[in-house]
Amino acid sequence: MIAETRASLIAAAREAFGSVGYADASMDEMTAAAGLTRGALYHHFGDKKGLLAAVIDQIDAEMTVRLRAVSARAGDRWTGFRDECAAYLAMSLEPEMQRIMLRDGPAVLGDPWSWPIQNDCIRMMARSLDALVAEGVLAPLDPEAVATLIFGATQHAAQWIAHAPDPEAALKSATEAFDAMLDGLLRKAK
Amino acid sequence: MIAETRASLIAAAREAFGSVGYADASMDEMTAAAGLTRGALYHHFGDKKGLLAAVIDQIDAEMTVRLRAVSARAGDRWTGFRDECAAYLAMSLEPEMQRIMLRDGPAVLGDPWSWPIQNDCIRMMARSLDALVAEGVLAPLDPEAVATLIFGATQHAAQWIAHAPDPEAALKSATEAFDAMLDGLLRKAK
DNA sequence: TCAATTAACATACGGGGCGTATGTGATGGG
DNA sequence: CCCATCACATACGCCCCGTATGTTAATTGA
Repeated sequence: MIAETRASLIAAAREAFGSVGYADASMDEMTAAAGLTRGALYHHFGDKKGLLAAVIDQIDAEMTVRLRAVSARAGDRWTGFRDECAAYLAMSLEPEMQRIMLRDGPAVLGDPWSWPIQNDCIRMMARSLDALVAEGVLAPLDPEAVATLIFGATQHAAQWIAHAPDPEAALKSATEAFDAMLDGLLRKAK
Repeated sequence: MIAETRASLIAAAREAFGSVGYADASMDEMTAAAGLTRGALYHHFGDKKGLLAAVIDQIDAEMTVRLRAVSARAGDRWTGFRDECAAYLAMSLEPEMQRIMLRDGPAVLGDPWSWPIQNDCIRMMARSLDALVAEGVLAPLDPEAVATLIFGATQHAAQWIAHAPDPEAALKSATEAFDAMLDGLLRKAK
């Protein structure tokens, strides 16, 4: 079962990268923890970066599923979009997400826009924004630009919240400010 | 002149980190380019991370000076703040800034909030926001939270713009969307 | 059915880089 | 005049990555 070994390698790597970080994760120890050797790693993923890419792929796929479920639960599209943002912020608070997706991923693999992945997430939100602009709910802005701003603000805020002395209060104030900024995107009633 | 050697090491490291990135920058080559050996590096900065921290410190100081000049040139405080944001975005477009400050820095040194540095920049903008809230120009929000959101959106947008097929157009649409989001922060006239 | 090729790993090897321990010359103080 | 400290250079060991090579099992083809 080759899918089995791939999955166990990804799982072990995800644990290692998420805890000690990419640079300090030894591939010898990691493969040993998976009951394998480095030979399996280089056979399946090419190199250490390839393994990180596979881990990121898996995490992104999981996030997309979760976000899709959130938006599907909402009544109208606008509240669905805001729920997605809130869910994305909540996911960004997890240490594994911060370490792998927000810090090590861009540093090792380059900007997320050069990845084939992560577009799953951002493109999904861009499509929602596209529809919102078409419906006249949002002001006529470039949906991709808006999605980029929102993602950046959310990711940055998540790291700030996670390291704040009072994360609860920080989450509250960040959410308030975030809602205010989103309001600026709405089409203004003349 | 020990300050001289420190400065030359920082300059060489800044060049190396900015071009090939932190992980691929060899300290042997880098110190040789500065006409020194690794002995000088470990004597002055402790380790490779310490050198990166010194480089970041220098860049942050330069940015703070530039931002201060921009805000001082403006008439009122609100336009001064928006000019600061625009200037910060422009600086974030530089490859050195993206590589060192936005990608490698957080990955190697951890979240910028755990640094003693970079607070120079964010705290300056947070103080401006604080005054704007006090004057009633902005809605009553947590200035630090707002500053975090703005920084994140700006940094993320800068990386998107830099890698966009048409950077000019991307900068334009990002600026429009950014202005709309900032408008949401203004106190609403009842 | 049997040989040959390929896949899926394990093992062995070499190179490079980081951190540290040690050495050296210059400088300053008693 | 001697010694201690600073500012580096040199030397050493360790770890880690990537690759080349070996081994076993499965699959193909005649």
